[in-house]
Amino acid sequence: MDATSALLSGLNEPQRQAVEHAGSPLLIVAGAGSGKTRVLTHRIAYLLAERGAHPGEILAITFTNKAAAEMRERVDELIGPRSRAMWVLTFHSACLRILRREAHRLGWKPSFTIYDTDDARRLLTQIVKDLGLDSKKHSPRWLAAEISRLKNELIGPDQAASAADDARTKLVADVYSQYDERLRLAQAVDFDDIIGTVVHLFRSFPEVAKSYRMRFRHVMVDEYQDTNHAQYTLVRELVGTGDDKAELCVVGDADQSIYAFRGATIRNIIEFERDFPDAKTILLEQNYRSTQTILDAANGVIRNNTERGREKRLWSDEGPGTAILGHTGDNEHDESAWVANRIDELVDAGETSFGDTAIFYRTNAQSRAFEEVFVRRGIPYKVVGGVRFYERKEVRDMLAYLKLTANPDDTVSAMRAVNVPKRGVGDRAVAEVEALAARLRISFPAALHRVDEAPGVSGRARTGIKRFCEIIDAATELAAAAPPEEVLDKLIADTGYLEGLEQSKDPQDEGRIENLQELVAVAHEFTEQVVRGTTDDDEADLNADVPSFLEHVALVSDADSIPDPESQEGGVVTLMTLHTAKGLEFDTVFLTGLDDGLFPHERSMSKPGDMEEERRLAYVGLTRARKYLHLTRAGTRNIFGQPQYYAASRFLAEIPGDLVEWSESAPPARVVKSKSTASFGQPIVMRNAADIPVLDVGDRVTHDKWGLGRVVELKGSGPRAQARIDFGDGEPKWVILRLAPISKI
DNA sequence: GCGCGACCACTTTTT
DNA sequence: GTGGTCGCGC
Repeated sequence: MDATSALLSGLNEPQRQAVEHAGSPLLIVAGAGSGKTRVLTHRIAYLLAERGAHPGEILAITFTNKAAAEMRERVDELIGPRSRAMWVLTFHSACLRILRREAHRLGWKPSFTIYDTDDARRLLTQIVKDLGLDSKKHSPRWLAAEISRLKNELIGPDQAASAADDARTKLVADVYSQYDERLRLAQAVDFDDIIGTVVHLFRSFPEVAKSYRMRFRHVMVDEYQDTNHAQYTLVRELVGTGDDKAELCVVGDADQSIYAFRGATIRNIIEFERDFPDAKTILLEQNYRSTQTILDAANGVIRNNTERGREKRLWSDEGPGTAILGHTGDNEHDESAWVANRIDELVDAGETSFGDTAIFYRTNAQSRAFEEVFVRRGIPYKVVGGVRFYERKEVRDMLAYLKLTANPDDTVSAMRAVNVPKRGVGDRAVAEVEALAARLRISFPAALHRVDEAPGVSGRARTGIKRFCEIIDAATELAAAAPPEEVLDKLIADTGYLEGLEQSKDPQDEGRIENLQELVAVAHEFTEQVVRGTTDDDEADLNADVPSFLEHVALVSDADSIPDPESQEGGVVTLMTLHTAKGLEFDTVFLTGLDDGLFPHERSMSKPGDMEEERRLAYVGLTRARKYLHLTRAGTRNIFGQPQYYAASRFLAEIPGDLVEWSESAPPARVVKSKSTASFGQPIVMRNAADIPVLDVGDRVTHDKWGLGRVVELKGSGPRAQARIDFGDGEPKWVILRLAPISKI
């Protein structure tokens, strides 16, 4: 067999077409488990082998580092070390690479700092304070979301200001403009800027755009349904429209679009053929992952969505497999105990291993009950996400110091670090230095170095600030020649941070010491990797220094730390949110917390579009399973210490009832078959007059089938009493209180 | 300027 | 149940 037929063999017909297609933009609509990574990697190999492309001409964009690494590895298997010349990167890392190289054109230093969500919020907190705004009414969190939305739409502060037509939007525009100004003064960018600035760069310097366009003759974008407007525009700029345009290939699935809340727009994939008129669309509908039973369940749910783009129907020839198992616990502890039992059962029977098992939930807080029972039972597990390592206070404190050695103008980090650990620098002293900074038109940390020119700073504070500057200066000097772990080591010692923790009586501080040690270890590992040159990327521009390490830290995501199923013997059970689960697959899956109000989440019930996104999330969860799928819920959960009652998730009623076997211990109520798909509901029982719930307009109620709702209107009385209830899915419904399986919350 | 207790919001999802 | 913020007294 020659090389070409080897590349095409083992592909089904549409997959083969997708690999071979040439000459016009290509949209690959890839249903869950339809082998899209295989198609993408084979397409790249085919471009090189058959179409004379050079690896350096290929740009492949993914959403997570893990996906990028996996793609590069798989291309490497096909074509060998030539793959090192390709760019296989996330949107953010690709843009950052471009930005560092071209920073001088914008008058930036290449050592600019990346502000993450927390840094951005701190900056906004300062602005809110300085503008004298009410932080209750305009929370930094809300402002950050609004500004992020504007940036994702490529709307600048000036444009936002001129478009503002009421007090609210005007205020956002004011804060936005302040925010951007302070970012620039601090030589910092936020996450959204990383993309937006590259678009801006390409538009302001067409010759720069052209140079990248000439270089990247093939642009591939994975998870295209999750691109936002800025990313879409970036892709257009990179590909171009003229005779010299590059070849574009995007892969995605409208049914798996789950990031609208951070600006992704399903529109990009649905309108692809309109955006790129001569585009070719290829549908991958054969699923190689799951049993037909699992696919039927997933199809049953997703077909209730209206906004779905190109019609497709997944099928599998794996056969029906085993039935889906369901369980309703009395509370979250019952739910997790049942899950633990079932895992033990499957593992003991040799049907699955811990490493092939995953537990999904809607919100991170739900991991707790599972962790408790797994610890008790000795089931090995790993929680992905949650309170992230890099979000811990002690880690962020030391990173703030580290950032200051790379960027002497980093205001947010300086404000964070200047009095940590305590060295007598209070609000008063900080305000005086801020005033000095404003007067001299320099950054806050630069003003700290000139504290002697600031009046009104007490002797104690002055000494503290000078000590702080000494620490930073000494570490900066070391950073010029030493790897990041050495700089961190010095900072941890010089600041007295470690000493403080060691002397503390707080038992939690032991864990903090471990975290700091872990941070040093991570830095060391990073250095090792760079030195060994194992990044598989010829143009990584990485050095074993502080700026490179900080960039690495800024861009890691939860998904990057998902355990490898083959890494340890038997592996570990993986716990993660449904969002993190996208793109993964496991033999055994537990989709948990299927309670109306939790999943779908209460906050998504007011808008139909949000509900459809929740449904796509359910679809993503269901389609992760290869063989054994489980659905669990708990009628009662402790939320903030208080018990909350939940009806069954409405998504359960969308799964054909004959696919799921509900367990005996707490069976769901017998079904009244009104629709063929109904698998849920209470028996219809006439209530005694005394049991008819007494409701007022505005009361929150829960309905066994429709879930949470709010009473909007009442009529009738006694046995004829009716209520009109808004369940958040379109028109409010009239129910007869005597009959409806409803209860007041 | 610091430490302590009261109070509160927090839980949607994240590059 | 928890972690962060605020206001008070020292």
